[in-house]
Amino acid sequence: MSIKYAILGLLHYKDMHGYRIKSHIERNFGHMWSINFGQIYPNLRSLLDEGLVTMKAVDTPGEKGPGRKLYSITEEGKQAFAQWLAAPPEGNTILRDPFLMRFIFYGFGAPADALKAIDHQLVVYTGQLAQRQDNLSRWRSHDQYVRLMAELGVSFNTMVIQWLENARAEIEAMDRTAQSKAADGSQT
Amino acid sequence: MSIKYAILGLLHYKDMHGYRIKSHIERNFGHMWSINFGQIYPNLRSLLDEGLVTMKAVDTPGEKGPGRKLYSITEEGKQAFAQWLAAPPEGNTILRDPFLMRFIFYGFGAPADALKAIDHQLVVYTGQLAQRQDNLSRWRSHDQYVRLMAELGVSFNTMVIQWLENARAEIEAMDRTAQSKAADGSQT
DNA sequence: CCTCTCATGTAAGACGTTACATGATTCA
DNA sequence: TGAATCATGTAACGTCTTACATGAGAGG
Repeated sequence: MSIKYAILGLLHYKDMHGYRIKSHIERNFGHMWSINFGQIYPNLRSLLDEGLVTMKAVDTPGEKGPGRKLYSITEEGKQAFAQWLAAPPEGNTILRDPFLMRFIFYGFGAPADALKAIDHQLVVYTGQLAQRQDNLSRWRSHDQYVRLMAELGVSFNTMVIQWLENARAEIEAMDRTAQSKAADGSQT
Repeated sequence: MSIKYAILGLLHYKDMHGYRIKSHIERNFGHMWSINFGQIYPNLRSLLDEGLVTMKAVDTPGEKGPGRKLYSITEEGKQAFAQWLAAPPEGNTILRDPFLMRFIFYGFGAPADALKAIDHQLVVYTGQLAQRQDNLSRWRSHDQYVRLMAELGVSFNTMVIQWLENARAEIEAMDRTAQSKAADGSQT
């Protein structure tokens, strides 16, 4: 449901068409949320039906593909958005992630598999961190809230990387201890 | 889909019935994932159909409610679980959170509303941090991976609280500057 | 010529949440 | 007596993802 309001929020900046909304979200917040056409077009449709946006077909013959449909926010849309914004956000953050889901159970597998998965996550998060830091510098002088949000992204990645490195070291140490104990046992 | 494997993972520790699985997940990982009966019972059913678990009805007359159904993991279940565990986890973490979704757009509302929301989040995260620290101390000597996961929970909350406090201070400062500028303007 | 990007949209299915229905026991 | 906890399950609904269908222009 909040995707509707996210669209209304973006339309405060300027009029946009569906495709632009998606690439805008991906470019700016894509590291935090994902969105797809299956959500955007039906939502735009229902926003239109509810009178929260208006649409104007723009047929520029020189352009590629089908004619764009420019959406603008209406007064009612702004009101509905303001109401949503002032309302207390319900529900809290949950870190739902396929890696973390597996992580809990790595004790049932070989430590080597766990280390491999951790290394892979390190590559992913390191790359993402670079991208987020880049984004942050682009937004230096922009909207305060958008910048703060970008800072959260950087903090999050930094924190996770630290945690992964520490976990890696701990698991390796534990593995070595287990191996030397096994060697001890076979010696006596 | 991963809930199935989470159930198989838990059944490695001991045989459990549906209700216990839910309370176990809530107690131990509930701050990270939520689960409900609408997911557990159908998943147990399909695990049973696939032969990954077996079920034994336990009718203890002295107990309350309907007879429990104890589920055990089978050899095939263990194999399927091991395969899942060794497979590379696809998809990456996304922080999807109603508060953060609103946060980006707080620039369109009154700073006072933003501060109120931040204060509320601070209360929530502070309470959660205490709970997570408590959990962590309970798991001190337990499974290494479960403990590391708990440490991630604590790190996450600590990081978010720091970020919220910083954001709060920045927004207040910006608000004061804007107000004094407005006062300046009315003076001249 | 073939692939990529731009641009719109639909349909099917996987996944998740909420609410409901049932029923016994324990505790205030 | 009434609420809470234990215990099972289903149905309806909502959301999210994936895949498909269409089509034009740009660039290698």
